[in-house]
Amino acid sequence: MTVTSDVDHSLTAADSLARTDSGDTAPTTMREPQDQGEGEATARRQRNEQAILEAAEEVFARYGYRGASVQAIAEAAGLPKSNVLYYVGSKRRLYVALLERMMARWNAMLDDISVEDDPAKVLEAFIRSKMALTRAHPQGSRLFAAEVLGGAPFLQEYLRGDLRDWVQARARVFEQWAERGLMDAVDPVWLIFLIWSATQHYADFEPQVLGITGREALSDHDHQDITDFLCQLILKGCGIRR
Amino acid sequence: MTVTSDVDHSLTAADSLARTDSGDTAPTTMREPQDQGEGEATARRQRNEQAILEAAEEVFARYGYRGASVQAIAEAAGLPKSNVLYYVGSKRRLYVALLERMMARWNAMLDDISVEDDPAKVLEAFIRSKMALTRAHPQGSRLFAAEVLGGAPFLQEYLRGDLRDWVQARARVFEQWAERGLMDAVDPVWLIFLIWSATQHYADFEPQVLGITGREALSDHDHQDITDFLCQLILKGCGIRR
DNA sequence: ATATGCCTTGACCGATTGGTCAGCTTTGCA
DNA sequence: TGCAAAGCTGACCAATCGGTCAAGGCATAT
Repeated sequence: MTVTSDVDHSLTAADSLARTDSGDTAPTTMREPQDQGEGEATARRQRNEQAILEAAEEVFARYGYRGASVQAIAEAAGLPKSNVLYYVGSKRRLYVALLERMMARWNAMLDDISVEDDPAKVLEAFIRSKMALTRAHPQGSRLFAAEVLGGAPFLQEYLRGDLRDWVQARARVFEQWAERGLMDAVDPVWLIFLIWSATQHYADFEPQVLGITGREALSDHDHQDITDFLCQLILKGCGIRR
Repeated sequence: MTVTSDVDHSLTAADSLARTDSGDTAPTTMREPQDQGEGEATARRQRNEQAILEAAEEVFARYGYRGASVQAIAEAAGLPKSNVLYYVGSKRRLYVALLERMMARWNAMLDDISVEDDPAKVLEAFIRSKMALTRAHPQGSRLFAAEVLGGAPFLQEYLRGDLRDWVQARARVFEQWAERGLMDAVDPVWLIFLIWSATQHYADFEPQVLGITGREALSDHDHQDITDFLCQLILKGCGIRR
């Protein structure tokens, strides 16, 4: 790419999530895999980047932003601390990149609906896709939980913006369904929160779930079982026939 | 120093929660308010202790155990760091005391049930008491969430012990209710997790809830509203007539 | 008043924090 | 083969971490 106007950086975009800080000089740029020059170096770069992201997601999720140390991330990634910082620029930047990746996954799940759709199908698809997301990215789910638990300093804008709009739009459809007698007249926002919390639970509170059920891990069958349970109970609970 | 046996400390019991560590010498115990000598000093002691516990619960909940600093707790409590450590002995001890306080609150909520009880009443009481706990102690709820999110290093024993037994006992009753046709044959453990997650959500994810609903805080009316919603949906969802 | 202990706190400790940098090795293109 | 650029990392920095300690402040019982 020819002379990008702005020094690109970080694994994806710059910290667009964070409010603009006076500081944050770091001009280091990390270009794309260099056209098609499939060098040995670029391969290792990709390997290292992925190792860092994976390690960082785990450490940030477990200890929170403040509690996580670059040293711990570096050790988990099997790299020297200096090398990690060479790749990611700063701890803050790495954290924001991870949040953005997780919100992108989340957004990919948020398709629109209309009043004409079948409530049973829509709600069931909603529950199943949310469960699948939690299953596929438990560390990301925990990272999100830790961020919100800490007051959502980086995500507040997103919560009050895009996500809020999406929820309100869905809520209106739910209300119209209720008017048409397709479901009970429950508060649609509380319903959405119920689904989010129930699905999120199996990632965020995994130690509790495992401790109480006496399992070492949740199998695919367990997950399928839980998903079916949630679909059944919630649909029936808000009076949706299927 | 006059060789006092050992300077007592700690707010309540010692770290009984934590696995016995080779280290952790401090055997201190802080005696009760000293007979009835209601001195001015003991009053301030109580004031300080409460300020510390309150501040610590907030800071630990927000930043997690590692992310929280004694300095931050001290500032929130309006005391010098040295004074905080004089009262609590160590960061670890303070954290454990808070966890124990929260688990005691939790246990106070866990009454036993029998097959003869009315499923509707029991389940509704369960949901309402859990919501009330979350409402009364949101910081404690978040502290618990942060602990579990971090792998529950201090609570694992409790989760695999007392709490597990309690859940299993309830689960058996639920199954018997199902056999008698008093409710659907849903998996009782998943049902308990659903209730826990749905109620916990309004403390742990408060910033998300507020951001999306556009509120500054949840009013008592909101809480009543949510509680009623959960009771209605969950009872109906698992086929309990009321 | 004098003595007795708890209470309070600034100074200080070694360890760890996020981050920088100089200097080295490796890579890819000519 | 040569060479510029990129990758890599040990040494180092100021700041902060949890915790200790000694010196003094203070209330109380004699």
